[in-house]
Amino acid sequence: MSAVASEIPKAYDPKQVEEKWYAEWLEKGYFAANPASQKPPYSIVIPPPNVTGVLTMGHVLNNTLQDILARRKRMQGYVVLWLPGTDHAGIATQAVVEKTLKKQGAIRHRDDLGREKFLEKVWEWKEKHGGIIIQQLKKLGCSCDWTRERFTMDEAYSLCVLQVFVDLYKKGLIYRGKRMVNWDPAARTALSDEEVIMTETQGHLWHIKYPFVGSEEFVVVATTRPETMLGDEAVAVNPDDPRYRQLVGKKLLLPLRNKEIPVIADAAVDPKFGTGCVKVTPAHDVADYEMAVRHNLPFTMVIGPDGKMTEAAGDDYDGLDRLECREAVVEDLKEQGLLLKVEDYTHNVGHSERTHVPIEPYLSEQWFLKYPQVPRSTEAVEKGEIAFYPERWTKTYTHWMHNLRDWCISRQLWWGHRIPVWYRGDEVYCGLDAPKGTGWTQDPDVLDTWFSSWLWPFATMGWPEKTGTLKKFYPTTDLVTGPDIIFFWVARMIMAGYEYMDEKPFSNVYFTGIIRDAIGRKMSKSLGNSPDPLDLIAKYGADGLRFGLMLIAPQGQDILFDEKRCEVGRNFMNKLWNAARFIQMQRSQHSDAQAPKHSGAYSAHDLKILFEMNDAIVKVSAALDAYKFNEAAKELYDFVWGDFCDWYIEASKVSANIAVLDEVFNTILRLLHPFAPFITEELWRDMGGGDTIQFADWPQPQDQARLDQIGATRETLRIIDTHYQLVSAARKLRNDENVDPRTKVEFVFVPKAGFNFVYINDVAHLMGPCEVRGESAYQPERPTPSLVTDVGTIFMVGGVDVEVQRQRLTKQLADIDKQLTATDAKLANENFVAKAAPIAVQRERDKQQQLQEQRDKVQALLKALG
RNA sequence: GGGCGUGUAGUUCAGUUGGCUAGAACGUUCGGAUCACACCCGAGAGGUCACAGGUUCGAGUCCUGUCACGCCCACCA
Repeated sequence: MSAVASEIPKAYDPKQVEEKWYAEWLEKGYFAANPASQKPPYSIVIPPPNVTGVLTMGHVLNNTLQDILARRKRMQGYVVLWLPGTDHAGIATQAVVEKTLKKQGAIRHRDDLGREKFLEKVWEWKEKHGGIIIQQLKKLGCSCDWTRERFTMDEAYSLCVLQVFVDLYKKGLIYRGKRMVNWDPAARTALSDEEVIMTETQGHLWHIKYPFVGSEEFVVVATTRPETMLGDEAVAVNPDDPRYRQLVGKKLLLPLRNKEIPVIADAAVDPKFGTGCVKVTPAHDVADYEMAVRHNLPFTMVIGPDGKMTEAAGDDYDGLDRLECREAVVEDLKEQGLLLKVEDYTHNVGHSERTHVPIEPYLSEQWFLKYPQVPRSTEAVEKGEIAFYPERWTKTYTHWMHNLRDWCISRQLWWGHRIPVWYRGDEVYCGLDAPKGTGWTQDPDVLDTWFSSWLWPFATMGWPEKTGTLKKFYPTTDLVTGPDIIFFWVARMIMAGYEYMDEKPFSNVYFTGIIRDAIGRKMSKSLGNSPDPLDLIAKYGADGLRFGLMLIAPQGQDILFDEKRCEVGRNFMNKLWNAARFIQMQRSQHSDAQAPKHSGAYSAHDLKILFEMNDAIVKVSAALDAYKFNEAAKELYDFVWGDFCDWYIEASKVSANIAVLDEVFNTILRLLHPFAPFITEELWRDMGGGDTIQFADWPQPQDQARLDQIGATRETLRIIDTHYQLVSAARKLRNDENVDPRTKVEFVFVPKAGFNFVYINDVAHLMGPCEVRGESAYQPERPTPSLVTDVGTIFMVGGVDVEVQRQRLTKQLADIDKQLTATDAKLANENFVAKAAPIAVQRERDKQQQLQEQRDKVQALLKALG
C-alpha cells in the first residue's frame, strides 16, 4: 500500500468532518446573504418550526430539500438567502410550559400564577429550552443565514403583526362578533375551522320520547348527544312533513327539565333522517343555533367553557363533565321510561388538532377576519403565476379559496400577540398603543399563531421598510412545505403578500410527501415509530441520512421510511470516500501525470466515462430544475457507483489517466455537494480543489466540440459497450464453469461480421486472470464453454463440463426462440408492416435477423456437444 | 356525499409522446479476503404490470367500469 493511502482511513467517518466544516462555514460567514450583492437573488424562507419542537424525520426531509436548492443556487452564482426562524406556536408552547410547571409542582393551573408571571415563565422556558431544533438543523448541515434568525414574537415581528391587525381593522376586514365557534374545552380557547379534525367515531343514536304538555301523546327525537337536551328550546320538524305538520305550535314538556318547549317548523330538517323530529339546542349546535336565530329562541348555555355542565343544566347535572353527564342523562331517561331505543351509529366528530378532545360548538364573542385579496390570490395559482409542485395541489387550493369563510383569529390564551384593542364602557379603541386617558382595559385575547406566520415572508425581512433585504430578496423564489398546511399557511401567506407587498410571496411551492413508517403509519410520538434523526446522524452521518432520504423521496408521494435507507446513503458516502482514496494512491504513483491533449491519448475507458459524465451533468441538472430530487439522487448514485467505480476505476487499475480521474471526480463532488455537503467539502480540499466547494461552479455539460475532438462520439461508445458486454459474458462463463477466480484462463473471441474488437486488450483484465485473443476463423476442436452475444461468440478454452455447457446453451436457445416467435409474429402481421411507424418495422427486421444468426450459432454449438 | 392520490419482483419504488427481452435498490441464492471500499466485488433466481372490458398493427402506458388502500373537503340531528 502506498504511503498516501495509508494516511487516509479506510472507512469514511462523518464525525471527523461534519463538526469541523460546519464551524468553519459559520466562521467564514458563507451562509450570510448580502443584499448589496450584484449577483441575482435567490431566496427561500424556512417554514418556521415550533419553538418547542425537536427535529423529526419530516423536518429532515423538508430542510434537506431546501438546503439542496440553496446550495445549488450558490454554486450557480446567485446570492442566496435562506432565512431561518421559529414560531411561537401559541397553544403548543403554552401547554408545554404549563405542563412542566405542573410537573414541578409549582402550580396546579396557570391561573395560580396569573398572566404576567406565567408569561415570564414561558419566556424563561423559551430562552432555556426553546430553539433546540435550530441546533439540530445545524447538525443536518443546513446552510441557513443564521444572522437573520427570526422568532414570531420578536419585538420587530410583533410590531408587524399588530400593525397588520390595526390596518385590517381600519379597513373593516377585522370585526368582533358573538358567534358559534369551535371550542376546545381542554385548552379553553376558540379554534379556527382548520384546527378542527373530523374523526370517524363510533357513537350511538338515542331515541327519546318528548311528551306533549298534559297529554299521553309524544314525539320521538333521535340524538347523538343526549346531554345537550338539557338546553333544548324546541323540537323542529320539516314544514312539509305530513306526519308532523299539524303538531307545529304545540307545546312539549322537555324531559328531565320539566320545561315547556314548542314544536317549530324549519326547512333545514330532513324528514328522511332519524324520526324526522329534531331537538333544538341553540347554544350547543351550529345548525340549531341558526334555527334558533330564525325562530327567536333563547340560548340556554348548559355546557361551560371547561366542558362541564353549568347551573342552567339543573342541580342534578351541574358540574358534571359533559361525557359523565351524557351517561347520567341516559340513565335517568331509561329510569323514566323515556328512552325508546339505542342504535349504534358511526359519525364524524370534530376533534381539536392540538388537544385531541372533541370540539364543543360554543357561543362566544370572538374576532374574525374577512380575507383580503381573495380573487387575486386565487388567480395567481390558477394561472400559474405561483406554481405548485406537484401541480395537482392547485385544485385543493382553489377549492378552498372558493369556499372561504371568515377566520376566527382570537384565542383565549396568554402566549401570543395580544389583541391591540381597548375597551371603556361602550367605547372601543384599536391602535398600536394603549389609548390616552384612564379606565381603558385591553382585550384579554391573543391572536391565532397563524395570524403571525402568514406574514413570515416579509415580516422577517424588515417590512414595512421596503429596502435592503426586503428589496433584494422579496418575492422569495421557492417555498418547501408539507401539503398539510396548504390552508393554514400557504394560502394565507399568498393573501398577505398581495395585501401588504402588492406582490406574491414566492414563485414556486414544492409540496413534500408525508413521512410514514415502513408499514405506512404516520410517524408520531405516541406510536413511538419515529426515529430520532440525531441518532440516525450519529449512526450514518448527516450526508448518509440526507442522501438515503433523497433516494426515496419521489415528488409529492408519501414516503415509507425504513432505517435501511440510511445504510444505502452511508454506504454510498463510503464508496465515494474510497474512490478518493484510490485516486490519491494513483496520484502518488504518477506524480508527473499531465492531462493528455490529443485524442490518441484517451483510452476507450476515458472516452466512455467522459461521455457518461456529460450525460450525468445534463440529467442531474434537469431533474433538479424540475424539483425531481430523487431522480437526481438516483442518477448520481448510478453514475458514481456504476459507471465510475465499477467500470472506470476498475479499468484504471491497469492504466490510470490521472487527469481524467481528477476531472470526473471533481465533477462528481460538485454535483453531489448540495446533497452531501460535508463529505464533498472534505474531499474537495483533500483532492486539491482549493477553497470551499460551496461556491465552485455548478458543472456544465461539455460542449460537443470538445467531445468530438477527443473522439467521444456515439459510435465510439457503441463499440466500447460491445467490449463491456464481452467482459460480462466472460465473467459469466467463469462463474458457470466454477473457475477459481485466481486461475488463469484463455478466452477466444469470434466477432460477428462487421465488428472489430479493437479495444480487446484494454478490457482483458476486467475478465479476471486470462489470455485473450480475437480470431474470426476460430473453430474449437472439442466442446468448449462458449456464449453467443449480440456482437460475437466467446469461447473459454480449457476444461469443460459438457452438461453445464448444454444447459447454458439450451436455456439460451429457449430465450432466443421466445423472442424470435414474438418478432416473427409481428412481422407476419400485415397490419403491423403496413401501419406501424417504418422505423419500428425496421427495428423488428433487424432484430429478427440478429436473433436468427444467434440462434444458428447456439444450435451449432449444441450440435458440437454431441 | 364531493374531490385527489395509489395498486408493477419478497419489500420500497422507476417506467418519458403507446414500440428493443418491463428496470433499480434492498432482501435472497451461488462464488470470492483480488493491493479503493466486506459499508465490498462478480454471477444468478425472482413479475398474469389489481381486475374486467374497449381503442390500436401494438397497451404497464390511452379510454370506460369494478375492487382495494390512503388522504383532503362537506353543520344530516
